[in-house]
Amino acid sequence: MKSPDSTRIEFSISGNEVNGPLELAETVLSAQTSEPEWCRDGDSFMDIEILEGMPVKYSVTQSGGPDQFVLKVRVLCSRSEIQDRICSDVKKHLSRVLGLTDDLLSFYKQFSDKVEPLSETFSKLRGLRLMRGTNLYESLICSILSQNNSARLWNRSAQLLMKHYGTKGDLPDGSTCALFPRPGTVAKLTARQLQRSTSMGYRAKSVVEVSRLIAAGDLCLPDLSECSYERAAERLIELPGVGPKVADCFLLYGLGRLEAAPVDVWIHRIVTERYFRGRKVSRLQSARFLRERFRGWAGYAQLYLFDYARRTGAGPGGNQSKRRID
DNA sequence: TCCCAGGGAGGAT
DNA sequence: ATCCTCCATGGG
Repeated sequence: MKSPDSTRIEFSISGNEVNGPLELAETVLSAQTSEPEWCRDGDSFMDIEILEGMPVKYSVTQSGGPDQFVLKVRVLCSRSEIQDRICSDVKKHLSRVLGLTDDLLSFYKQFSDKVEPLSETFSKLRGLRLMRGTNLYESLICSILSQNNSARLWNRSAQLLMKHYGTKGDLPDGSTCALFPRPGTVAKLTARQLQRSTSMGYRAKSVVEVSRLIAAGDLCLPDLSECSYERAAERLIELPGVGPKVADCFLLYGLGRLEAAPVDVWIHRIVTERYFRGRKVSRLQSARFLRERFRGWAGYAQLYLFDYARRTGAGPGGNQSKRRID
């Protein structure tokens, strides 16, 4: 049933409202674990977000290159009388989610030394930005789902989770959308139920347990943003299904702690090869090295090294052709 | 059939 | 501390 009051709004974000270059497609498609990947329709990307207490569907399209561009934003919302406020909300939301205020040029400049291995990623990945999730619970669950899993599969599990247990939202065009479930909903499931309905495998047990902790009030994710990096990581690692890598993912993509650098097999290989000349170091040492070397840009350094390695196929196993993504 | 996917937990050294 | 194996599931 189409609401008589529904409306489509369209506005633009010009390049000079963004702090440096932007490559939207590269950013959205780089498999960051802040939240499930946005829907793609040609060169535009779509997502749904709760704003002003209702689901708002929007799509973003970039025209132009990373340095001279315009973002066209289309919004579908159900209350035309507050469309100005909605536009403002969507703009603020995009700014945060896409990291549009991050000073990328400063990042490039700071590490463009020729002996810095990171510098060779800048030309290919110019405009790649670090996405932040908007829902901490969602970010944590997605990070847990990503462990020992492919981006494609954990995204599918997340979509199934939303489909089966997500809160439903009514869109103005008459359709309903499935948002990410609340912790309390997942807390009521058995691990087996969840496992079968979402094919998330053995991770279901962790997902249920973490959801129960949150639902019971024994875990408050927003509180972690008040802690130091070390303290927050320490507390996260106590959670089932959360180790150093998943904790860093949540710290980075969920809480926006830019000093966190999740170390997976790809990053670990790059760090040992490029920064330790092949010397054996542990993953924890890799992570600490990245934090100390790149400080507040460690998360970005990790993102660029990871994406570059995957694009060029220079990953684990060293097989150049098999795993390349395009 | 085997190996791997942006790892983690539990146990044995 | 470091090293092993297993953990579900789908794709190559």
